[in-house]
Amino acid sequence: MPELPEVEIVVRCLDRLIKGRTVQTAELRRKLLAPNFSKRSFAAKLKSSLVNFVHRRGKHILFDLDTGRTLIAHLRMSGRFMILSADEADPKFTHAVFYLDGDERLVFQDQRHFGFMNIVDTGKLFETKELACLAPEPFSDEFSVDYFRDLLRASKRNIKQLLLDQTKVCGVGNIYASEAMFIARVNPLRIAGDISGKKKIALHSAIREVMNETLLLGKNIRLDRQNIGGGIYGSNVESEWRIYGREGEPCPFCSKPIARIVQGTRSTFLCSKCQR
DNA sequence: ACCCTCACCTGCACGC
DNA sequence: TGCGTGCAGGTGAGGG
Repeated sequence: MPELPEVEIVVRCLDRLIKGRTVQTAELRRKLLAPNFSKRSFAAKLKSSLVNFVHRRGKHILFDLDTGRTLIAHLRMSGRFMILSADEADPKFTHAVFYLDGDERLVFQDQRHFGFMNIVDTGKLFETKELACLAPEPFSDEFSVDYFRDLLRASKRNIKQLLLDQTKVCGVGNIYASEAMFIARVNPLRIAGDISGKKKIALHSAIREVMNETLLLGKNIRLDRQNIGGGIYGSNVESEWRIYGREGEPCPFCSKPIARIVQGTRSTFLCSKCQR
């Protein structure tokens, strides 16, 4: 269920755990996980691949392989990676298995079956369908105040749905959208172009702020091979949200009960007094 | 170009 | 206990 910071933390853990290791064989257990491949071709493409490093673009996890290929993986809502040893059984909903050197294997598990994988030539990585249209990374120089201001100015969409559009702002998901708009005191229903200049700047900085909070937590994360990077979402962070999931609780600034609305089938949480 | 709704799946928490 | 409902941190497709 991760957004960009959680994916970033998963990626750092994966990199530490499998950089320099070899995928001897790979098994695609659920065909639809990698719709571009048959089970046979998936295995063939990944056989005997050394993992140079693991990185990411947006919420996509990228395994850079020494064969000139990159394995792209997206966790969507419920995907997880774990490393298991020979005496540990596959969990329910195991959709792909990568047998490493030694007796260990990297397992991709996904209860809701929304995740997906693809294998592409590394030279054309950023031209692939998954990555070609993504907006600049939120911590890059390219994602500048000017970029953000121009983006909002040109848009007639409501700001919440604009923030979730990965081709416009990359890495923000449903939680961070609510959190950032709350910090910047922006009403989620407001047309992006109508937001004041001051609030545009505040929102730009709030997006980085909320993501950075989680990234900092990730610095001290314990490596958990059974749930790679997973310690960061779930229990401990949940209590930290300012507004997300807190319908009916008092706003921390003005005590008005926090509201929940639905935008495009997804929940948004807000304080209608503080966010005008 | 945009908005809306549905779709993909399973599991969990809730109220009756 | 069981069953129905609504919800879940993502995204794509199809129709208007």
